[in-house]
Amino acid sequence: MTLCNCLALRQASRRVTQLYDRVLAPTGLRVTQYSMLTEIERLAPISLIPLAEAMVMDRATLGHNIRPLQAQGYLSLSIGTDRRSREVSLTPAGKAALKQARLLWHKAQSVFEAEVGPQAAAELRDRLQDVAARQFLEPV
Amino acid sequence: MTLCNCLALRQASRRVTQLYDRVLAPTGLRVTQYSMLTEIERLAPISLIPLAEAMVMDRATLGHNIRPLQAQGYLSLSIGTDRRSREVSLTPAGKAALKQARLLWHKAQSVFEAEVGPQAAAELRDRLQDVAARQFLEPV
DNA sequence: GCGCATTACTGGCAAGTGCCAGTATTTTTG
DNA sequence: CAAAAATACTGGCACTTGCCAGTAATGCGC
Repeated sequence: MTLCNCLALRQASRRVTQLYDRVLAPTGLRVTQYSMLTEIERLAPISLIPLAEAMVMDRATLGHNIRPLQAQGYLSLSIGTDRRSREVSLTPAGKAALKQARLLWHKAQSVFEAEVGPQAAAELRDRLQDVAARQFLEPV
Repeated sequence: MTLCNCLALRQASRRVTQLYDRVLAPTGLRVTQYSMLTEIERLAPISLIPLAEAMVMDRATLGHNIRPLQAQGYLSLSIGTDRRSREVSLTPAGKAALKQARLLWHKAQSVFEAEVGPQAAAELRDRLQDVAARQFLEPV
């Protein structure tokens, strides 16, 4: 009996999320929030659907997840030219928080790569990105 | 700038969880619940702390996650010889549900491995299990 | 045996995740 | 142009995840 691909992924994800969240804790950001700020900085201004796709996240999930960041004053949301959509950008406070968090993120990366090995970590990231990019439409 | 190990893991995890949850949907079980039932069947009777360790899950998280399964009548909980602890086992209904779900789990495994390749999937599982087994205690 | 530290679990909180139903807006169609 | 379809987001629900604080029970030291 082979092992469950999904369970292996979820367990590794829990373990590594704990590491990154613990290292990022002094910033008040979790790793999901840090990642969202990073993507928003890179793509801003961007509306929710393409951002959700970039994050490999459900559209509704993204809508929920931006709430705490918006309440914190890290995001500015404005109505797009298509008035159904909203464009997200970082506020100056958001950029400052991200800049601070990046220092600790580097530390978490170092801890991970020291444990796993830089070569293995790079290969793993490549494989995982390949997996995340797929659709997995099962045959009907 | 290298990519975030944690983000790559979480994105792949979300993507693959969506696949497994979608395939398992007819059973009413999510992949986390399926995995818990599998581990409980393998280790029963077992109390919550060692089960949480086997699942690479926080003790409190496991406590929360068994609730829906217990409400469904899939788990029986009894007080252990150490009366602080609770021993979990599968009920006959839980075993039956797991047996049914296993058929669809095999299908999800097939979809994943057809897409990623059996060899790559096996290597990925090995790496992920190795990652999940580590503690990542960052230096003080 | 009593008191205290330790341990096993529970409850509350906040955030993460995704489904579905509903609303507002745009686009397509007749 | 009006009606219908498609699209972008929001709210509600359930579960997932993990922290912290509290409760109950055990075990240790005296």
